[in-house]
Amino acid sequence: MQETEAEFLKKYDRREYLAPLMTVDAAIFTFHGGKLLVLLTERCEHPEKGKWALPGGFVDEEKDASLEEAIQRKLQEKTGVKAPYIEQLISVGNNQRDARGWSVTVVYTALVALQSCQSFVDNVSDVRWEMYEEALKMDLAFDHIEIMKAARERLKQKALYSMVPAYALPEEFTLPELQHCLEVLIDKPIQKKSFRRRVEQADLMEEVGLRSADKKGRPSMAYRLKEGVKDFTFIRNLDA
Amino acid sequence: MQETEAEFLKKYDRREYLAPLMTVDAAIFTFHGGKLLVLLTERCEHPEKGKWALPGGFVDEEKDASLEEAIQRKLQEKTGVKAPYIEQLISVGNNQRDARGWSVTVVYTALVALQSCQSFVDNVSDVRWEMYEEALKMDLAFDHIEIMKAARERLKQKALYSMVPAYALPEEFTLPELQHCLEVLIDKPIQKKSFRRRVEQADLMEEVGLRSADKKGRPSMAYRLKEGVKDFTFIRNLDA
DNA sequence: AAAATAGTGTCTATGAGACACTATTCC
DNA sequence: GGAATAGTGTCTCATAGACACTATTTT
Repeated sequence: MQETEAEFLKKYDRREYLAPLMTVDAAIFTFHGGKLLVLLTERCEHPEKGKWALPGGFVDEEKDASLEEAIQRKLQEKTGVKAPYIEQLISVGNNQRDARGWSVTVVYTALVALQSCQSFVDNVSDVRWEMYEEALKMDLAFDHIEIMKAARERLKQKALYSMVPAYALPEEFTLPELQHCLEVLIDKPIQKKSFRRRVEQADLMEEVGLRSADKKGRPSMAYRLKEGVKDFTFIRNLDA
Repeated sequence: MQETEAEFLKKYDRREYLAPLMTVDAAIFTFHGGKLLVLLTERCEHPEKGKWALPGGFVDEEKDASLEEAIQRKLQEKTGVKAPYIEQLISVGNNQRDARGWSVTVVYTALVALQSCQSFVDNVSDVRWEMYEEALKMDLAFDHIEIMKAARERLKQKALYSMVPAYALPEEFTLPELQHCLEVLIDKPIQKKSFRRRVEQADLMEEVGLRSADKKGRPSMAYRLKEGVKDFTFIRNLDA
């Protein structure tokens, strides 16, 4: 007689099978002081103990109903905030990357405002913001250098065809600030006029009043991203 | 005294921990007879036994050194060929999608020429090419309908900014054939002139002689993709 | 007024869309 | 020659790049 699915499931026990190690990790970026920053956390357990790494860890089957919940939990634990922008980047899995054996990580890229989590981060000793250019030279745990580079590259592409990097700025920002952020990401100057045409066309932002003139020169208008705007992509990219 | 990493690893036994089920799956597309086809395989074991699904399965830690090797092996098993184009699409993981428990799948999208694997597929009873539009109406296993739709959508985007869909055609193809393939993917006519300008600009193809005139009208030039060409992306998309 | 920064006007260059035109085949 | 399909010429339109111009602030 044929076994039914219910019978099959009753007998089935996952513990009889060995599955790869499953982790979620996040490359969390922000933009501050004209620099791209990436969030790093110090590994407090073996393996790679003492090295700095992208925040992440094992999925907790009790706490996390999905990969998205798992990464949001990790992010909350390290920054104290929910990231306004998060996107799945890539998964990496092989038998070399973790000394414990065959391991898979699902990697996300998140963007946050520095101010939204600075006090939280400052009060935790094993988490810090590192300038991306400095992080590149570090001996990060596992294959996190390569993963971080892939996230950085994707962010560059986003800068060429979207305004997504705005999520790396404070909730209120000026257009010169956003333009500079994009310029750092694509490592090339952008024409003011081109940039502002795109801002206008995308219609993603609303004015929130003139920025107080704490600097020299004409004060700039501050903006914030409109509520519930969908991810806008331009049909024509900026020159790479 | 501090435990060294070597000591830690010696004591570490993965079998003490329960990890999610890990699978790799592929949405494999081809283009034939003016239609987009997707490769489906019938599930011969519980769960979801008897339903059709995207080809895939568990990573084999003995056979597969990485996710890429795992998916290439699955692909070879179902089609008999190595796909000329394969790309990671997305990973999906939650405690709902598989009745056996918390499960993660790393999904790839592959493009193959129908002719390269037709005889192989025809000789295997649990594998078949299905027209995408028909597959959409099927009750596929797990969350494979949603995954297939996501793969289809990504392929549409590729059609707007690249010539990648050419990998879904036979090795030698004509420009009208490729244009039609792109038109099906974006579900919209493309101007001949725009299309051909892009082909010329991308410089991805080489002529391989006039196509024998088995049809009415002027014979068209056949092309093939040049060896070792990098993934070309246009800075300006076609209108969606 | 000069310096600095914000923001606009306008020209050029590129490339997609539109569409009429020519070219080559079969009947 | 007519029908069908392949392929080109050329105009318009949208938008990025370039860059000079105006606007508003501090000193």
